[in-house]
Amino acid sequence: MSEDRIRNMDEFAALCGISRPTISKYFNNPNSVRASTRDRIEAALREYDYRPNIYAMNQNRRLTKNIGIVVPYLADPFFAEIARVIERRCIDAGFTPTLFSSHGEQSQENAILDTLRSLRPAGVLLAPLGRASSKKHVEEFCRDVPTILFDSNIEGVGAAFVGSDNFSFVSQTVEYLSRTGSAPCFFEMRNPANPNANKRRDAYLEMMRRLDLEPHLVQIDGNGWGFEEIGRAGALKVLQQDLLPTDTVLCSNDRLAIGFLSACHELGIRVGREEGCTIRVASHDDHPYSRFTCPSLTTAAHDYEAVSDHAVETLFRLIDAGGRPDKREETQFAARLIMRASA
Amino acid sequence: MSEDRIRNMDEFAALCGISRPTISKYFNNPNSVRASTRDRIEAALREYDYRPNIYAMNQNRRLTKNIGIVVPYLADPFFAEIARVIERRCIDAGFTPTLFSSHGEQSQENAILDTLRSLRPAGVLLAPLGRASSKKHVEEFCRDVPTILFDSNIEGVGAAFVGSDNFSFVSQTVEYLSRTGSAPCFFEMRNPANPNANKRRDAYLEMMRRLDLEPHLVQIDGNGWGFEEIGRAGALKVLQQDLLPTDTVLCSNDRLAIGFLSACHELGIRVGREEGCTIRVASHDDHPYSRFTCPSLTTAAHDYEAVSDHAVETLFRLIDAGGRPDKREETQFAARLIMRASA
DNA sequence: TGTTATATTTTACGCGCGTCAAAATTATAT
DNA sequence: ATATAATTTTGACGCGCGTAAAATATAACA
Repeated sequence: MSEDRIRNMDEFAALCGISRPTISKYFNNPNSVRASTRDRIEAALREYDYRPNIYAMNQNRRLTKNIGIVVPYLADPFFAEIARVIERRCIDAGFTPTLFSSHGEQSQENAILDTLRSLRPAGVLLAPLGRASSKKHVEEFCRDVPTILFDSNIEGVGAAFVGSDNFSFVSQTVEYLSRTGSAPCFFEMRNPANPNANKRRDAYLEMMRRLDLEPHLVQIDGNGWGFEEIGRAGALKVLQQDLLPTDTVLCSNDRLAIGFLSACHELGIRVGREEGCTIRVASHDDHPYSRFTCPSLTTAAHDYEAVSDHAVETLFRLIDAGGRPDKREETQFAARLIMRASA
Repeated sequence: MSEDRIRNMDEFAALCGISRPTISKYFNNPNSVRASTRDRIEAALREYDYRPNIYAMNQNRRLTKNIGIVVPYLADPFFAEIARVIERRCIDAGFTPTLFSSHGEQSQENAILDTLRSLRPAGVLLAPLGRASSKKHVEEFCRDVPTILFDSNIEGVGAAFVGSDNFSFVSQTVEYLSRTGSAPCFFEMRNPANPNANKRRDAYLEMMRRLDLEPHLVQIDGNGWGFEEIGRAGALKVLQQDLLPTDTVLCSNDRLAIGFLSACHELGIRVGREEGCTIRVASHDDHPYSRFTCPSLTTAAHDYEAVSDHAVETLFRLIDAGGRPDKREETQFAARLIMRASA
């Protein structure tokens, strides 16, 4: 191991006995050079730990190897988890992912997109804020940067959308609940931040219609991304004032349900399907904590893997195609019902 | 608004009627140019939305304006939350933070540090994996890059450490629990990943000694960062085999406690200080979900703000001082006891 | 008004690498 | 062995900006 550090690609090329342009080619795509050449470079790489200067590299490349990952709210373990999987895939494909969280604020989302634009990424995987997004800002961004939307869709924006099929989520929970007990009411925020919430409400209404059951929406107040607290406060109010039309509650998402369960416990209301329980609660998302709630939460699970994989694959294809999609595709994956103790 | 986009600083300088080096100076530090000059630049900036090329900028700057934030496990909302606060502070100070998660794996932590090194950041805020960190790797990194350790300490590594005072956490919970009921046993992982866990165990033993009470360690098996599941499995075993030496349990951290509460519910054991409850559970961290557990969790809270602020401030001072600290400081903030329903 | 300290302009060079074209070399096929 | 294709080398230029030194302009002050 030679002790004097290598300052640039010229020096490294000299040590390899290979010309600099070839080294440059190698770093751009190791498979673009002859196998024997590749071996020599990689041998030298092991001996002298040289890494090309990223800034100089990216300065003149038409496209960097960066990929931006943007989620609306990283303190939600659901997004943390999906970001982790996506990150892994990007690294394995030779890209450099960078993770951003909008923290539930439009100004942040806009700032992130501006920053990303100047990073000139090869592509971006964006889970937008939804209702709180500046559609115009996102739209303009997507015109300049190859972008795949995931989790929540914005009609016509981005090269593709990959997410979950909200109807599949709700139809399974509604069917299960009404088959095994009384039909559920639907517990949700009156003005949800996330557009999936609206789709879920519609799916609930549609399913109840199909089953010829009377729908009941229980809509609670609250703004922002503190869903647990919103759910808890809403549930306290609804339960104390005895406004619940049925003894079965289907929450729009798990975080609301976590708050709902918390309120039930506080009021001494037993939840579950065992005898002695007066209420059943189910929900959607399979939030990482949903199996640790008391009781554990019956829910409809995202196919994390499928969504992550397909989003990443779609982005890679888009990048390979030079950033221009043939046409905008929307892919939605079905849910998997997970029966636990709460319903 | 002129429609032809500005390609570089030369063009922008021409439009401003100001020389390029002055523009460069402005972007490096807006306060380093005369107020009248600054106004002219900012007026032009509003008219033509020019942004300097980051790659070209960083290529020759001795120091970039980047700050790396590394956390061990982003799916833990505790870290997501602290990262959010730190991020905000960095942006406000004119830096560009980048967030990384080691996802509980040493190989990832090492890879992140390597990546960070080549980003040549002005400074790094690192919450290391702890026991799972490669001390050598981290040490070498800290020699090259101004780094503040936070959350968990590695003796002698980095320019400073900012965290919470584990003794303050445990002393308050132990004192409270033994004053208001029977003395607690200490529920923890046998081989905790996080070094704070060891400090907490020591603090528990020391506090019990001071209060002249007999300590009981309840150590459970499990590896990795899935603390809730580890806590749940451990609690099930302990409770079913009736191995609990007291009716008061102090968990090493909230995530274990969440698992513990889940197990209690599953076994029909009522937790809390109300009558009819057979067990009390308390914990440490004030995890974002601890107020939504059933029952809500009595815990000792980190001073998030203080830790974040002080870590960031320390880093900024370090950067101003050219990266060389006078001497390594360790700062630890006291906990605040939060009494809820579980104990 | 002259003097001094501070800011800005001019000029010029360099950073580390991408990329291109033409020439030289190597590998593969016939 | 020869023709052909694929790869590498050589040499050169440019990217967009940092930065240094010297010349000039501006502001502050006596």
